[in-house]
Amino acid sequence: MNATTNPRSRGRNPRGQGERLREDIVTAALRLLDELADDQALSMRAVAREVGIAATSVYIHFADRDALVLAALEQCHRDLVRALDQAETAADPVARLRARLLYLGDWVRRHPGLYKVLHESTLNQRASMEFKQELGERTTVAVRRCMDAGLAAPGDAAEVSLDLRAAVHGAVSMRVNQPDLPWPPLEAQIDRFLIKLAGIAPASLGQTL
Amino acid sequence: MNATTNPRSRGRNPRGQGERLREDIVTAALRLLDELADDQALSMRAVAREVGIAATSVYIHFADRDALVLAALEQCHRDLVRALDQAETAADPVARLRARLLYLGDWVRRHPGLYKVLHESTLNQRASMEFKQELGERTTVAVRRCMDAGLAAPGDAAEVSLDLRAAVHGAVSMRVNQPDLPWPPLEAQIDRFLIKLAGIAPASLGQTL
DNA sequence: TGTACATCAGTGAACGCGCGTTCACTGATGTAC
DNA sequence: TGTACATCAGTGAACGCGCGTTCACTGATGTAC
Repeated sequence: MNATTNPRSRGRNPRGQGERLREDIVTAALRLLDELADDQALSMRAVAREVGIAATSVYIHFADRDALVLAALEQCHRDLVRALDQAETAADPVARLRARLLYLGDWVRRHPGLYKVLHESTLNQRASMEFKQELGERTTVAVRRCMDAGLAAPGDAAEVSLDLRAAVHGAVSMRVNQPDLPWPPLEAQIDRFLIKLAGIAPASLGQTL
Repeated sequence: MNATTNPRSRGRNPRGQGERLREDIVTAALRLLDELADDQALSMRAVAREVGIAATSVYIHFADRDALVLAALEQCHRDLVRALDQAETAADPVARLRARLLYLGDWVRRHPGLYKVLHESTLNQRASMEFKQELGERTTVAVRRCMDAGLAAPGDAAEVSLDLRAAVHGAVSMRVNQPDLPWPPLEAQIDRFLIKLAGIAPASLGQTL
């Protein structure tokens, strides 16, 4: 029941460890945001309750609600980018690009609320989230690798990447926003996008299955 | 200054015309929703202020906030479907399909808030919005017409329609949610989708330009 | 070794606000007789 | 023609709530001398 056996019962952090609370707050905010699927619905008081601290303590680390949400989304994005990089286990460029897109689809299935907050929340209009550009850039790199290896139709990698991202974004967004509709498998749809939009030979996708 | 010369100064409706208030409320709700881009941010009191009535009067026509938003979105959708049908002025099936998609893109540019509420708001999770299926079905019809005329690659019209909608949805969604980024022209992107996803000959698009 | 002081990691009470919703009501207009 | 009554189209006051945020504070721990 003490802080040693149960890390959930928050006691005061030892001197010099005040930043631990910051991490706990971000973690709690992400948990709630995934549930709420809406940045405006997140309240400072709810975050404090989730962490087990006084509402005022959140202000020690974050100036206001938008600052907290922004920090949480930046970490969420960073974690997602790292996971996507780690999903590229294969050597084959096509397999790597495909793994990225499939992992993203799977992540959205697991965290629909976070996906919505990260990409569709009105905070996007209120604050700049430049860190998000990294996600797109990595996809462009993956597309370019396919082109360079002669496995995708030659062309403008940035343009193909944009089209591919738009298509996948739309495909997952429709599923997230209308979860009760009978959607066909996302994997097959992503493969069609790879074939049609990136000009990847169906055979080279088959190898990676 | 009286009700005759200035229809904005709401007086009581004459007997038997109580439904007029309902229309005014829906219109005001749509105006606010387009501004707010978030169904949860719409308050009954703000709608009442916008119409110029007591907050309680909204309850004469709508049981609660969700009922009002749902009714507003249903009308918004109905108007959009009608406008899309009217945009199909040409006889050529490809021109008609393309006109639908371009009109949709233009509508989203003009009403980013309504687009977000209609397709991305959390009300989608709380309430069923079956009426929205009509939008997709009409696109499928337009795709099938192109296939039947031999102007699109033969195939499963429903599947091609789904891919096309996902791609366009993603393309407009990215632009709406990150309006400050330097996006390339939507029209060219939609044309690429028509060519690559629906297998329409570039030449038959050129005719419609 | 003792002790005054600074610092750190938080807390509790309180502020004013806008909100959804309920309730009893008002006042004009039509209608039965 | 008069009049009692029903109906319609709303209104005003009030309820309790959770929220963002501010403010003065507390109590443990380290540090200078």
